[in-house]
Amino acid sequence: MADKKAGVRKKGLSGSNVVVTERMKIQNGLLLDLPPKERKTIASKLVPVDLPARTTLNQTKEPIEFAYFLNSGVASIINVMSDGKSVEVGLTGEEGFVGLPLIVDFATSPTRAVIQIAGNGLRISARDFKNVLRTCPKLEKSLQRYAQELAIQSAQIAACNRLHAVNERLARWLLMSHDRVRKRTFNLTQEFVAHMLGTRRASVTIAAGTLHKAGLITYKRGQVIIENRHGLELVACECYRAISQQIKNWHKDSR
Amino acid sequence: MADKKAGVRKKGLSGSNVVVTERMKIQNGLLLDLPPKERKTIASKLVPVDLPARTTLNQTKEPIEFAYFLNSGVASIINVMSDGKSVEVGLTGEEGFVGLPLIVDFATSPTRAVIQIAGNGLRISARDFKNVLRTCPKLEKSLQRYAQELAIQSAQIAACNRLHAVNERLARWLLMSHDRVRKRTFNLTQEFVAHMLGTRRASVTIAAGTLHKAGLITYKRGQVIIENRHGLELVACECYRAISQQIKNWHKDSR
DNA sequence: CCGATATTGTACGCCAGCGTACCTAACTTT
DNA sequence: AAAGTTAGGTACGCTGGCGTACAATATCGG
Repeated sequence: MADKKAGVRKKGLSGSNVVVTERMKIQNGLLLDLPPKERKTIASKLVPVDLPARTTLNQTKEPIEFAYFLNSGVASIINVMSDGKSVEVGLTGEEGFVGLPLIVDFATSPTRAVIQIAGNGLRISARDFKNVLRTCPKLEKSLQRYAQELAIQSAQIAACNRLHAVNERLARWLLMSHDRVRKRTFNLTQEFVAHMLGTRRASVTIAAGTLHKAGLITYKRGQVIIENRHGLELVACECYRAISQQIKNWHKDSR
Repeated sequence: MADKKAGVRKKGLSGSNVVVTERMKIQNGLLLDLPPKERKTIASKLVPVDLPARTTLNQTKEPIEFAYFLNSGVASIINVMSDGKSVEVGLTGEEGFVGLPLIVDFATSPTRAVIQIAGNGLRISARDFKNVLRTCPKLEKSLQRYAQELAIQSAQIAACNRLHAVNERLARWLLMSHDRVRKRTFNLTQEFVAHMLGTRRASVTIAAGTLHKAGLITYKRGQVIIENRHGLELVACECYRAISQQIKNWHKDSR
């Protein structure tokens, strides 16, 4: 499954704030699912990149330069208001893709994509991507399906943000992140979480304190540890289950 | 542009809570944009339906029976929680389409679509729709593009629901509806609006009162009149402009 | 090792919106 | 015309979360 060619370092092609690494396996679900022929086609254009926390994958309203397939880590799709407040509208990891507007030939994105939890992935220029897409029907189909999944996620988060309390939302968010990093321990600051949940940093501190007292998590300076996943699921609002279940159902739907 | 065949009444084919009408012009933007050949293909399967307020176009988590192209009126895509609370996550009218999961072969929808402001439209069975789609590449492309538009709308509404006050959101909602019905006067109750905004009916009464005092709208028993559209735009949060502008930009992007 | 910086804990006043309940007014049905 | 139903106005106590500010640690750079 490892892709050897993609590991070759291409000099001078590294981006502004990301580092091209040597040798990298493909772990991204969408890429792994491709028929070998399509995977070979796109692999020749993919460039492995390291994705430290806070890397911006694409900026609001600016032309999308690259599309990304994450191998690990978590990226958040966020909506930023003119006064600086922001809310997350989608979360993606090794199961997904960043750059959806490109699949319908839109040049810009109204949302910003940021790495929330460090990892790595494979990127492709917008131009190359469009060309590749033309010859990869299966890839196109997968991406369209993923776009629907993310839209649903976004719809559920929309409702959740309106109707549920901070600690329920925090629990949901931690679970969704945990599903994607698959490690008990991961790095993130309360400030960042606050931006995701569209709330004050102080509110996150309080909610995190509540979860901590219940023995569900440990928080220590830019690092959370999930202590009791099951307990978190009980605290989280129904939205967490709604999102994960819906996705499961759909995968069943489509064979 | 009118389609004559579609106007023929088909006995016994009317749905549970909708009425098949005679003669109907196509006003739906997506259908009008089709090349004649594709329009003819799909027209033979389209059935005109009358859509009174509160008609449910599809139910949460149940199989989608029909897809809809609205000619007039407004439909809301809403997310309903287990405790009965609900929030709108998308708004569509004669520019759009209801039944998006079908375009990627998903059988059910996690959201509910309801007619918010009465109108009429054209519907097609899920089965016919899938067949038609296979032979109509331009239709498929348009729908995929529309899916992206709606996803963006949903993302913006997600943020809006979290960050903005009730009267700002009410103003936004009225503007979005007004854009789609294109009449100064339209029918809807405060109770319904409350479900859309994910708030109490009493809060809507208060917000509506504020807008009324400012001379922007008139409210009277299930009917609103937009008195001063420009004023409403000033009261509405930035989300209204964000949504409409983004859509404009994209239409420019893609020629 | 020390100062600078980043991260978290906590406190305080404030208010928008919640949950709820009740009243009135306008339509509908009989 | 009376009774019933639906929609809108209003009131009241309550509280979660806001805005803000400041203190207490932990980490980093020199």
